Amino acid sequence: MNISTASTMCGLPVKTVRYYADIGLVVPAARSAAGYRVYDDETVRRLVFVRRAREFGFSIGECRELLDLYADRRRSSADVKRIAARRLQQIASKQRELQSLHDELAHLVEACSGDDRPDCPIIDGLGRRHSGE
Amino acid sequence: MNISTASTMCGLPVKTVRYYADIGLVVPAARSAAGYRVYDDETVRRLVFVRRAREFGFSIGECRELLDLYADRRRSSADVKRIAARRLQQIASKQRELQSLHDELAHLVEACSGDDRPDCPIIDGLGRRHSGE
DNA sequence: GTTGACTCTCCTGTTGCTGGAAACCCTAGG
DNA sequence: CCTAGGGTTTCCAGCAACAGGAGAGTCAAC
Repeated sequence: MNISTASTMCGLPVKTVRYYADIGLVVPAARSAAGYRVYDDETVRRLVFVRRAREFGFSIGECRELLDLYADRRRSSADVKRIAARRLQQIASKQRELQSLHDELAHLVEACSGDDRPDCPIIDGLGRRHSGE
Repeated sequence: MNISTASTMCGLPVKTVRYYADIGLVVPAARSAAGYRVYDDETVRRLVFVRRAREFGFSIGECRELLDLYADRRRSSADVKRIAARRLQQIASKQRELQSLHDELAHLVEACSGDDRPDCPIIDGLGRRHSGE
């Protein structure tokens, strides 16, 4: 199948599929006589796999690792788990960061009257060197 | 004062201060005869303001807006509040996204035995077209 | 045979910087 | 006065992970 069919099947934009081929992440099964990228069910499966991994926030590099493990019949699930656990840590860390950000900003927003006067705790809060206080 | 002093005072790398000058976000108060960027207390305050706003995740464009309001004596706090509230929405939305991501990935990681056998719910979960089920 | 859709490669732009190269400037020491 | 060292300038490349568009080739249908 051609790239647009593969694109539809895997749920990724054509541009992205082409990009993944360029960087050697998911290489098409073949090239037609005219140079068209040709995909088969297996390569489409790999594209879906990458799409899902990307949705989870895995980097392209991690996708490469996971893809290797995906294809490796002799893999140990521990290797996969390690990568996933690492990502889980990143997510948790980002969550904590967002939480304190949210709290602090919400605090400022609540303190702001939001009328036509210039006095504004948000502006003041941003102007201050340190965060809350 | 020269750029490195301003950099130290505002807590931003020299490169970043220079970048902000280039894009016209925080322009130095003057240039010396030799072409050196010259900063004063006011421009340093603006740099601090931007640093704080960036820490809150405001984009450069939003920083520009906020900086205008910061300098505008006739601003209405409602304008500031609107921008901050929008950003707060984005944060909350990102939090929800991360939460479901975290839950789903944690679910997979928990289900994975993490030993030397190849069977792996994580790999299986990534290979499946849709998320949970 | 000609239209129209599809595909190719290559280049640029995105966001917010960061690093490096080559050249200038400035000050302190000898 | 000269030199060595820092600091400063500009410009150019690159990061992640693509997206948009130009210009040219290809393919199937009518």
